[in-house]
Amino acid sequence: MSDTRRKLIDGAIQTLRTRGITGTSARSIAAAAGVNQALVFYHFDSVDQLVDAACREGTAELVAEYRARFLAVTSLRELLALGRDLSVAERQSGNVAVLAQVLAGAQQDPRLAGAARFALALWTTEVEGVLRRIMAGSPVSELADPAGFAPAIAASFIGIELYGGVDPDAAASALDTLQALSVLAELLDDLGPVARRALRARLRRTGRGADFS
Amino acid sequence: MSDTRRKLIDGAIQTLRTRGITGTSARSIAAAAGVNQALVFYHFDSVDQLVDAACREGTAELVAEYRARFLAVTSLRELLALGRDLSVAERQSGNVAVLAQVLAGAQQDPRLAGAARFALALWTTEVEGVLRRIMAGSPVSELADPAGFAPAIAASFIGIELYGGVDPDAAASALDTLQALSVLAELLDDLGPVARRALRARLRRTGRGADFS
DNA sequence: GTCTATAGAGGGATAGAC
DNA sequence: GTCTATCCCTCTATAGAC
Repeated sequence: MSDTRRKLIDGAIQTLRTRGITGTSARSIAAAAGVNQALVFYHFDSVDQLVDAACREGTAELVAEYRARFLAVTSLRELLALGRDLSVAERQSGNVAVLAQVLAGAQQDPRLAGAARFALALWTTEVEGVLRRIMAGSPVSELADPAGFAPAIAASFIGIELYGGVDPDAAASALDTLQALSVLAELLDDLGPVARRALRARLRRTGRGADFS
Repeated sequence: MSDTRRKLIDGAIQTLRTRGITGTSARSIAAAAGVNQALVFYHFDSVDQLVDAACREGTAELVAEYRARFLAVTSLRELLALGRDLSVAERQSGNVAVLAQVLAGAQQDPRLAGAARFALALWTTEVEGVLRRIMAGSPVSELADPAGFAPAIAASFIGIELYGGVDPDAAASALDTLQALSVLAELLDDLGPVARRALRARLRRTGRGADFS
């Protein structure tokens, strides 16, 4: 893969981070990459396609970096702690912010939507794998399945990331709260069969899944 | 308040919804509002300030519309059900999407950051009031306080809203999952003193609040 | 592959007539 | 308060020299 192509991808990531989706243009990316503006079109045909590639490749690399840590997780609390570490560490490098910006742009742009869907799927798959492992045999699985739980966690972290851009204190306490609540899962495991029975009784009374209103 | 001013606010909201923060300009807003482009600057001085006003006023009106329903909530599950209703209803009118767009733009723009902070505070205050009411006396308050819980809920819903723009199915099951998990709070209330004792024992073992790693 | 130069569209903002 | 006309900027994208 050519050196210039790499520079442009990195330039796009940096520009999305520092100037947002509204400030991301062929000119601003090229300036950040230290290359000529016309090369954006030579290598990627359009700005959209460069942003698309940057989002996909940037996320793929980041997820790969964290894979070992995901594999080491053995509880919901550890998973959320990893999420918080990731959120703090990536506030510096800004890779999570990039996904948030692309996701915002994706609401009206089909090409960016594809990139955002791809990036979200990478994170969600990783989280889902962890959940599948740590929820096995836990009473928590009476309530939620990993396939629905994983996007909920991914979405929450992205929302908190955006929140952090305008109110860091509130975002920090939101992160703390999520982690504190994960103690509920451990409590359920502590209580074991007692909890499971109580849970089943309550679910019978309210009706599972469909109608919660 | 002048008729044109109102049209411009509505036009800005509609433009943010249908074209996103990247497609929102004085020209596009004026077209949506059916007024002359120069009037944006006569009434609001700049596009930024119009978007700022649209975000603040639009959110204030929406929160006011839902206030009665917030007041009627008596459990965490009902609160999340209201959130889901709101999320579904506003996907049509698009008012939540507007906040998401402004929030994305706010990451790099101090003026928009003020508007986003204001809008988020409106929602969070409402949610916090409900939590303060329904968490009173519940064992859940051993784990989380309303001031940290409220932004976590607000952020999660915004994240899910954005997720829904690229993957509606995943977003729907994320909403379902959050609601299913709220049954844990009810279980805790069912178990009463037993749960509270078990919770305290576990918190003593792990250490409260600070270090969850 | 990389550069300069530029066409052509759209954007923010203002001046000045009405 | 509202309109037209316009300035000047930035943007995407391409043509063509090197």
